[in-house]
Amino acid sequence: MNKRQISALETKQKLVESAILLLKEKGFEAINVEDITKKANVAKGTFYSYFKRKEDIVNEISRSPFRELENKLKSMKGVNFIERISYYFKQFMILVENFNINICREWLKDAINPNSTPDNKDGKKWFYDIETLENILFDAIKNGELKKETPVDLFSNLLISELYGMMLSWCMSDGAFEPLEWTEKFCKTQLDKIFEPYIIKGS
Amino acid sequence: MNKRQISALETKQKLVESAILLLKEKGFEAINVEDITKKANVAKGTFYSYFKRKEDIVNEISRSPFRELENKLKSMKGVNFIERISYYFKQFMILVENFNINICREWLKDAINPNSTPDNKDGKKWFYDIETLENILFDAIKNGELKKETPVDLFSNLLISELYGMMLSWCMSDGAFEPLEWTEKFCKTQLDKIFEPYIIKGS
Amino acid sequence: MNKRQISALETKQKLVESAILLLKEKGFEAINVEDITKKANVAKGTFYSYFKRKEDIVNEISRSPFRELENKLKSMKGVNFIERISYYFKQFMILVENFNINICREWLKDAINPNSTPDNKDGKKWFYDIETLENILFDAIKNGELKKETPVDLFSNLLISELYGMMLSWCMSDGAFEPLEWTEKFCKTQLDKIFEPYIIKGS
Amino acid sequence: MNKRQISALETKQKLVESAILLLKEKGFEAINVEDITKKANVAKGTFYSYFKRKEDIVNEISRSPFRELENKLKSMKGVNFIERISYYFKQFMILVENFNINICREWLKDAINPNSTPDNKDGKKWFYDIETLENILFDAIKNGELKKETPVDLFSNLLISELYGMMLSWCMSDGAFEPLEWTEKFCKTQLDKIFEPYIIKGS
DNA sequence: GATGAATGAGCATTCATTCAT
DNA sequence: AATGAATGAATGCTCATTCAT
Repeated sequence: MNKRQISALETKQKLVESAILLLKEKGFEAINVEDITKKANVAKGTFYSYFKRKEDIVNEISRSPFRELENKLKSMKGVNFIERISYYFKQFMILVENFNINICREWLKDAINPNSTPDNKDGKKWFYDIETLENILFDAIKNGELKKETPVDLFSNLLISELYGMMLSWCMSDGAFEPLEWTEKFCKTQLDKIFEPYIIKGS
Repeated sequence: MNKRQISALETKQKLVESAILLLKEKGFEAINVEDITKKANVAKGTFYSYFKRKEDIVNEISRSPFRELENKLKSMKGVNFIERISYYFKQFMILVENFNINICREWLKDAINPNSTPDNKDGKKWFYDIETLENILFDAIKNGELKKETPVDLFSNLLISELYGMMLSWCMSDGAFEPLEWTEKFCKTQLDKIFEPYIIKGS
Repeated sequence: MNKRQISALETKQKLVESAILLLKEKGFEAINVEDITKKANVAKGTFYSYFKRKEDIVNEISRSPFRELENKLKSMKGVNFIERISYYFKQFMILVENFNINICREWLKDAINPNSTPDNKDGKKWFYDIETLENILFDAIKNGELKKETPVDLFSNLLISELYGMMLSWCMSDGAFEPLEWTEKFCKTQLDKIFEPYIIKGS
Repeated sequence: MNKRQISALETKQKLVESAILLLKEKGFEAINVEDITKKANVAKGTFYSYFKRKEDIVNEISRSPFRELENKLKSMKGVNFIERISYYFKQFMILVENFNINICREWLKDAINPNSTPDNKDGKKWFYDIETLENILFDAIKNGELKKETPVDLFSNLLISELYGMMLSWCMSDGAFEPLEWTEKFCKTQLDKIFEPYIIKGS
C-alpha cells in the first residue's frame, strides 16, 4: 500500500469514526452527511468517495465488527455447537452494548422495514446474522451433533428473533437492563432445551 | 351533542378512516397530511383542527381499538387471570393482524424510539399495553390468585416484550406466519409455567 | 372568484412575470427556482403550489400567448387557408421577437431533445404548433380549398420545420436579422408554390 | 515523434473514442468525465491533460472529421462550385448520420447557445462550416464561375441554415427520415436555382 | 505524463405547520 | 369549524476541476 492509499484509508476511517460518534449521540435520522464530514474535517463530497449513499456508512459500521466475529466462529468449527451459539450470542450482545443503544435502534428499524430495494440488498444486517447461525447449524449436522432433518432455517430464524427481541426490549426500556446478562441466562437455560429433539446423543 | 359537535366528530372519523387506509397501504413515512385530508375530502388545515401533529393521528388509530379491549378486560375481573391474559394476547394479535403489517411497523418504530417530545408523552402505545397487563396482575393479587410478592412490573414487561417480539418477528419475516397462532400456542404452553412460582394453589 | 382565489391568481402571475424577466435575461439553465420566487417576493415553496416542476413554468409562459393565437385562428375558419397560415406565421414570429431570443433558445432546445418522459408529454411546445397547422389544413380540406388527398401530416411538419429553422437561424446569428421580415417574404413567395399541386382551383 | 508523444497521442485517441461511444449512447449531459476516463482505462485527471474543459472533447469530436472534408474540398479547387457544394453537403450529412443523432443534438445546442465563454472562442462548429462554404464561393468567384458581386456572406449563411435546419428537423422527428436523401434532393433541385442570378454563363 | 483523492458549490423538491379569511 | 395559500427549513447527491504525489 502506497502513501496515497494509506491516506485514503485514514480518511475513510475518520469518516467512520465521526459517524459512530454522531450516531451514538443522535441517531441516523438526526444527522446529515455534512455533520459527518464536518466532524471528520473533510469536504462533503469526500463522503461520496467512500460511500455511495448516506445509509451505506451505517452498514459499514454495523457489519465490520460482526465480520470479525464471523471469522472467529469459523475458526471454532471443532467446538460443540451449543457452545458456539452461546459464544456468538454473548459476543453479539457485547458488541450491541458497546455500540450503544442508538445504533441498536437503527438495526431494529432496518429489520422492521420491508425488504429494501433490489440494489440495496446487502443493507440488512440481520440477513447476515441469520447466515452466521445457519452456518453453525450446518456444521453441527456435518459433525454429527445434530440430526440431518434438523430444520436449520426455522431454528436460525427463531434464534435471531430471540436476539432481536432482546434488543427490542432493551431499546423499549431505554437501556434499563443488561442484555448480556439476559443472553447468558438464556443460553445456559434454554439453548439445549430448544435443540433437544434434534441432538444426537453420545456425539 | 349538538349538530356542530356531531359533524365535527364525523369529520374526525373520516380523517381517521382515511389515515388507516393509507397507513395500511403505504406506511406512515410514505404518506403526508395532504394525502389524508384529500382522501377524507376536507381541507389540509382541517387536519390540524383535530390533531396537533401529523403523528398524533397514529396514536389515535393505535389506541382507540385497544381501549375497547381494555374495557372488556375490566368487565372480566372475576375471570381467572391466565384466561384474562390469554384473552388479551389473542385479541391483541387479532387487532394486529387486522390492522395489517404496516401499522404494526409504526408501533414498533414508536416503541423503539427514545421517549418522544415532551409534549407528546402520551404517544407510546406500549406504555398503555403494560398498564393493561399490570392491572390484570394486580387484580389477580387482589383476588388471591397470585402471591402478594409477585413482581408485577417485571412480568408485565416480560410479557409485553413477548408480544412485541412476536410483532417484530412478524415484520422481519414480512408477514410470513400467523402471529395469532403463535400467540395461542404461547398462551397455552408457556403462560402457566411463567407464573407458576407465584400462583396460589387451590384458589 | 372570491378574494383568496384572486390573490392566488395574482401570486401565480407574479411568478410568471418574474420568470419571464429572468428567462429573457439569462435563460432557463442559468436561473433557479429561488431566483424566481425571490424576484416575485414569495417563498420558495410557493412556486410549487403553482408549478409541479421548475420546467413547468416555461411551458406556461410559452403556451399561453400561443393559445390566444390558436383561438384567433379558430375564429378565422372562413378565411382562405394560405392567408390563415400566413397570419399564423407572422403572429408566431411577432411573439418570438417579443419574447426575446433566450426564450426562443429554450423552445429550440426542447424541440431538439428526444421525446420527454411520459408524464411530461405536454412539455413540447412544437407538438401544439404542429396541431395548429394541421387544424388549418383540415379546415381547408373541409372547405374545398385543398384536395382530400393532401398529406396534412407531411405539410404540417414541413412548415413547422420552416418556422423552427428560421428560429434556429435567428439564434445562430444571435439575433442579427428580423425573423418577421423573412417570414413575410417566405409566406408571400413560397406558401402557394408549396401547396400548388393540392389546391382546388376556382374554390 | 518520440515514444512519449506517441503514447500521449494514443491516450488522447482512446479518450476521444470512448467519448464518441458514450455520446452516441447517452448524449453529453448524461455522461460525465469519469465515464469517459473509465471507458478509456485512464485516470480521471488524465482527461484534463488533454482537454481544458469537459465540453472541449465534443469540439474535438465535432471538428476533426470535418477537417478532413475541408482538406478534400481544397483539393477540388478545379471542380465546378455547385458540385463542390453538393459534395460538401452530402459528405456533411454522411458524417451527421454516422455520428448519430445524439451528437447531432449537441451540435445544434452548441449552435443555439450565445457565444460561449471568451476562452472558448473556437468552440462553435458552425463557424467553421460557414468558413468552408465561403472558401468554396470565393474560389468560384476567382475561377470566374460566380460574379464578383455575389453576396458570399449571405449565401454561406443561407446554406448553413439549410443544413442545420435539416439537422433540426431530423432531431425533432427523432430520426424519422434520412437527412442524406433530403440533402441530395435539395442539392439537385435547389442549388442552381439559388445561385442562378450570380452564375456567369458559359464558364 | 499520469494519477485519483479531495473539493465544495450548486439545487430541486417536499411537507408539516400556520394563519388570515 | 373549515379553508387552502403561504411558508421556509432542511438535505442528499453530483461532478467538473484541482493538485500533490
